[in-house]
Amino acid sequence: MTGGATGRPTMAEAAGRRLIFESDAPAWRTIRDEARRRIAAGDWRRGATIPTEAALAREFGCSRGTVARAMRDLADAGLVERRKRGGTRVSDAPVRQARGAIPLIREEIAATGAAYGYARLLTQHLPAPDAVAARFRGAGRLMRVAAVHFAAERPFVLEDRWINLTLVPAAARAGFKEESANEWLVRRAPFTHGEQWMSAERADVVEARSLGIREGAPVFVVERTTFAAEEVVTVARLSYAAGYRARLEI
Amino acid sequence: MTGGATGRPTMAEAAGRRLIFESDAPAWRTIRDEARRRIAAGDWRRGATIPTEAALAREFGCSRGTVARAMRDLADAGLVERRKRGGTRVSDAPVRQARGAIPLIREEIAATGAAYGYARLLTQHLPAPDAVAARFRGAGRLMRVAAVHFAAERPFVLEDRWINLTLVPAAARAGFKEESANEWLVRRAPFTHGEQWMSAERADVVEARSLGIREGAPVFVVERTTFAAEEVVTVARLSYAAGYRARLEI
DNA sequence: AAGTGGTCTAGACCACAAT
DNA sequence: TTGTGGTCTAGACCACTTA
Repeated sequence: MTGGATGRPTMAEAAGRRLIFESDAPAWRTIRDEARRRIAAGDWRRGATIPTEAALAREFGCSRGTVARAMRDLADAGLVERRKRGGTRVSDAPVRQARGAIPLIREEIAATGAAYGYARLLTQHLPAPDAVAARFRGAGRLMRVAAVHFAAERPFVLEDRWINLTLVPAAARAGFKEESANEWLVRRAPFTHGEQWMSAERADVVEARSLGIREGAPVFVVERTTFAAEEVVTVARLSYAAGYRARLEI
Repeated sequence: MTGGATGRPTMAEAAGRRLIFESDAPAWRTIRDEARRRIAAGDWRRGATIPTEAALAREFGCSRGTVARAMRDLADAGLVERRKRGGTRVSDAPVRQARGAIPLIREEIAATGAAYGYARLLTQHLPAPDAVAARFRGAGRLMRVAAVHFAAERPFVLEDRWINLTLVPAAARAGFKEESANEWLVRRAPFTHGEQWMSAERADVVEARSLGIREGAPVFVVERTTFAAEEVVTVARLSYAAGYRARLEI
């Protein structure tokens, strides 16, 4: 009577309208996809205001909360913009979001089917160069670990990492001879958020030697900084050998 | 009595517990952040099951739906994994998600403060090479547009794009002399989803000439394919000059 | 069989911004 | 002032999975 888990039949019955909820997908997903379709088809034009949540709830024969869930999803994706009182508009020039997973390097390699290999190059407890130290916002002791990850015995990526020992003192005793710092940190030092920069650069001497490429050859560089609350946990520079591609979904 | 919009005072009162909802943030956000803190602090350990939604709702003095909203957000971020009946576990080796905006190239340049420039190189209506045509999954007519975007009169990115004219016939008459295909498509040809690959490559002859760099120099390449439903709208290859960095948030 | 998260409802109050 | 989305509640049924 009042709508079950899926709510589909009840909605349609209660609304006495044509059944648009025929799929097994949840109602909010169906509504979201229908909204996407209307935007793509031009039924709802760029910059125009679309019907209110209440109106859509009536149209689809569901409750306002279900419509809100669908619209929130579209807003998160940047397809629509919502304002209290102002209603929901189709984004004029939508700033779409791209998303991608950040897997463990070992799993990234395993996913290609290749055998995984790992070799630590060095660990250091020297003071960090200013360029690195600046990013740690005045953290205390730092340590550095450099290592190469192999795919099918060929160098895949060079990992050059600084770790905040004040925040993760156990790292000083980890060694990273068998387990990479990448993996160790993911398991032992959770972070709350981070940022990542990607660029194409000329391989320097170390990168060239580590990856078995010529100096000056293009390398795909990922610089990742992760934070626990407001403190930097680690800064990593990952230099990928030629052929590497990072994927994002839009 | 039954909880207003923010629900904060009511929750605390009703629960008769200490006030943990002191901020102005919505309750679900507060709960989410507290959960993040507990995970980071090790209160909730990797791989362990955390309290059920109902239990957390009791603890925080709110309704189950509010806890669910917070947990859904963490699950979307990959920090926890949820199973019906199995409960919610802290991800063992969480596959974190990185997200980034996909701005218009013009806006990307404007954001740096540099003056924006644009020059169309060519438009073609020749049959696409097999490598490109394959990605269009047997679409009919295609057209190609190549152009350079400038930042402060220096080449910033080379845009080499194929457009599905069957889906977007108006593109054939657009010209793209003043407005870039990038911009035109965003405004006129909405897409439902897409994918993007990023890599570091050696500049070929065209890239070198267009960007004013040496052949073989590293270029940051973005290959973006967008779809309307299941049909490909456009495939673009964006080759960025040295110094370009793409940013993602984690 | 039982307990979990997934979803939905109907109602409510609020903050915000357009009028 | 008014109407919109943002949030919250209390309750419910269901699907899934584990025990």
